[in-house]
Amino acid sequence: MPRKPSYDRDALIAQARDIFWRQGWAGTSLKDLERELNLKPGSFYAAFGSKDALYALALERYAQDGVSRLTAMADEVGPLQALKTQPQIVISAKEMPARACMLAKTFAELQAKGHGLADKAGAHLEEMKECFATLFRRAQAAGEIGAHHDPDRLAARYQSDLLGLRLSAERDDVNAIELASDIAADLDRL
Amino acid sequence: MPRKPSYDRDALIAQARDIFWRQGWAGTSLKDLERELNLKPGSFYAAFGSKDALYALALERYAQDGVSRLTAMADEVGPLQALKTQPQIVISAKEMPARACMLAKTFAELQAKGHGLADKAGAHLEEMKECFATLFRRAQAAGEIGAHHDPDRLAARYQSDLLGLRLSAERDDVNAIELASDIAADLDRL
DNA sequence: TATATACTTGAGTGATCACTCAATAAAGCC
DNA sequence: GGCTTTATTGAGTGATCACTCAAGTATATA
Repeated sequence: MPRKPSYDRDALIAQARDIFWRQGWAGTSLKDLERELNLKPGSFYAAFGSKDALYALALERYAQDGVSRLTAMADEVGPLQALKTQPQIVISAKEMPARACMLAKTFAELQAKGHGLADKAGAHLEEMKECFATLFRRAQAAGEIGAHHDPDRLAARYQSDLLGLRLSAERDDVNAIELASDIAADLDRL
Repeated sequence: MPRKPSYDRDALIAQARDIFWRQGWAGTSLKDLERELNLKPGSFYAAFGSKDALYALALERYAQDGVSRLTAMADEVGPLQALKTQPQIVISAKEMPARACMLAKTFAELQAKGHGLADKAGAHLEEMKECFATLFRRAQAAGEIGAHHDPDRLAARYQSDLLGLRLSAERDDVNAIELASDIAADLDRL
């Protein structure tokens, strides 16, 4: 009896993620979303409930994709090589809506106001950090990295470096490729 | 014949800087500013012209203070020691409105929209980077750092590390003190 | 084909946005 | 004290914000 929606919900979430990623939370109006997603207000609210709810879905999608891409690469080339390759990957993709991390941008924009989305972004950042820590642990188990290092501390530093790199890569006056290779080179000294 | 304003313009700019720094551009409304600065709309616009004009003044003040504090410290303890101390300074100040860099936050928030304030923030970031480069050059001249390093490249990496650190320091799950000392420790290996 | 059940549409909601301006108050100079 | 000049005030501007909802439309089942 029912009628099927004419849109692909998953595709809309991915599209919304790209818009939010580029423009931020306050920088994206409902008008923007309605225009880009080709959705009238009624359909939008029927599908997602609110701007914040869609933003939360976009954040989740972003974080899931990030973790799964990294772990897939680690399974292919090994944990250390994956960590060394990641910096150049995150800055090179020309098709990406922004170089800076969406989780970091969301956290920075909304944390001061106590917005719930900042907490969600922070939790996803923590997941990512744990993902890095797991790779460092696997690299240690494989003998690629000295066992005397604290993998959680390495992960925190590595994530911080990546966040700095990705923000710097948005600038015209920074050579992001040099920066990425310097970060990767540090991993060889562990 | 004229009447003097009842407020201290410089103090108002500093106060506005703190609010913008914490809440961002879109996150700060005229109502917020009027309430915190204790200024009615008419006085506000007579004094500053627009929200963006005040934001630009706040950015300038922020950047000037940053450069002068760092160079003052370098004159006191030497360039390398200043660079090594800076990380713990930027995360430790409890009286600061935010740990993350205001220039970075502004740039990240407004760059995608092509807002002029993003360009200003980017220019100030470049000034800061040049300030770091000068200190690295002075450290090399003093024999504190190997002469084979490119000071501009060191500065770019150092600034990126600081931006990552300061963003990470806003999070509850990151040990910013460890992070800061790890960044400082890297400078000893140059 | 008839009907039930959703999806689609777009004008419209009150709230808030950055900002304006005419009226009023206060200070310096005569 | 009177006059000039500027600061202060706060109600009000149109625009945009996120969001609503009743009416219309399309589709899967019976």
